[in-house]
Amino acid sequence: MTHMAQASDRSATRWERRGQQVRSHRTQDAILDAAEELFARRGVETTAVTDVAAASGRSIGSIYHHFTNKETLVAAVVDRLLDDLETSVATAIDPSRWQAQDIRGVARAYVGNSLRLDERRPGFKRIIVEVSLVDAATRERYHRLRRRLDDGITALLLERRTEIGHPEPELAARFCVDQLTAMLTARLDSEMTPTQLEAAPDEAFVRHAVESVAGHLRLASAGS
Amino acid sequence: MTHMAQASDRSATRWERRGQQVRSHRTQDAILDAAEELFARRGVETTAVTDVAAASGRSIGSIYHHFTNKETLVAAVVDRLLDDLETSVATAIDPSRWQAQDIRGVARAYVGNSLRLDERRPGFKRIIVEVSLVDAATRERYHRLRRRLDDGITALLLERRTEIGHPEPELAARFCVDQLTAMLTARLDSEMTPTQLEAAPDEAFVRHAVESVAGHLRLASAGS
DNA sequence: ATTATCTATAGATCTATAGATAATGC
DNA sequence: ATTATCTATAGATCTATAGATAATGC
Repeated sequence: MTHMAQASDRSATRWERRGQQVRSHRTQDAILDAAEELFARRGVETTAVTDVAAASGRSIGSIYHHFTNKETLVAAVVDRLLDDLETSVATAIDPSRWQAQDIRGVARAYVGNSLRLDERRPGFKRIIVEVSLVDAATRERYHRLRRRLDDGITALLLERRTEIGHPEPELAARFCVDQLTAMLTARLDSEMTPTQLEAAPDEAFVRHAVESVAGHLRLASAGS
Repeated sequence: MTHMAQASDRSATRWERRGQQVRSHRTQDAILDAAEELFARRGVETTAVTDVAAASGRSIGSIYHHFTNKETLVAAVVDRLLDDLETSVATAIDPSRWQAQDIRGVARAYVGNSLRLDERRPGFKRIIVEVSLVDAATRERYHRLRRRLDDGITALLLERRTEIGHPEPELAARFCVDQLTAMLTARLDSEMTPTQLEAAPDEAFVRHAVESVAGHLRLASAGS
């Protein structure tokens, strides 16, 4: 049984000491989960390693066995967050995935996915902001991802330029993506800057955002 | 001379020990200035009272003479920030100040003033956000100010409803203010979320924002 | 035999205070 | 005489390590 590769098992037969590795992996996940939750809620610098230990049900010694120091632990949490974002971005801007959709569909999917990422990883922004202040590499990786996302969405809009009634499609598309980003930033930040739509459910916000896009680009009214 | 009230002197003659008070006041200002700068750059919780002492050229003992504990010092910095915002808001929404202006003028002034406040007090948002996380009173005072500002600007727009071509002026005005807030939030946050306009100078951003307002409300084109 | 985990604690900060010294104004 | 300032330091955290104990797989 130890020599049989199981379908749902990521670990290959060539791995040795699989039990230890599984155990180790589980602990690391528990530590990272607890750390992410605490970092998001109370800040990175403000969270003590002892807090992470307590929240993950492990001891300090165990944490320092898996992570050489607090900096490494923080980096691991951040990497996991940015890996998640990277995956989201890749699917968001993949043209083949959206072939059947018109501009409204693309906008709807973009805004909806952004809201869902925030739901899956609450405090994502807070952690990235705090770490970015002291770590240039994190800041740059995040910026690259954001730019790739913006450029990708703009490209998806311009692939559908027959729908666009605006006389300068390039300019209008860029402006539009900026506006969507601004609306999303404001909504995800609404804990701090209240908006009229703040109380509205996600669904209404998405509809609102899509109509804003339609207005800017001067799409044919109604649609799908 | 001690009994003559001086025109430019806030202290009245009934005050005693004026020299000491002036000295004391100067020290408190120096401490608050240093604290605000450090809090904005490196975070509130992350800044040690010793750091504030060093940056203000005073000793720890002196700081604890003027402020009973770190919490009080933080509260004093936050109060100063919010007082400043309160003054800005009051002039921003004062109808008598904008009588000569049309909607474009009001929008231009609003956006310009917001940018200028951020320049005068860089890191304003960062400090308020961090403190708001642990202090409900600060969060609520900030929220009240933001709402008063939004409502006030909306009212200024609606006082000029003859300019508005949109069939539903109320709705359009609210939406418009939300959109401006979103654009401002995004720009002031552009260190984190890059935008197309990020590199553009303030002047261009203001023009852009005003044109966005004009478009939404369907103002007569051109204008002042 | 190796890897994972725990307990206990050294060493580095950081907050806050006590007590001495200096400046100000009666 | 009162208020402002400083130096020195106690006590509370927090990071990181050392060394003992438990689990895993040869």
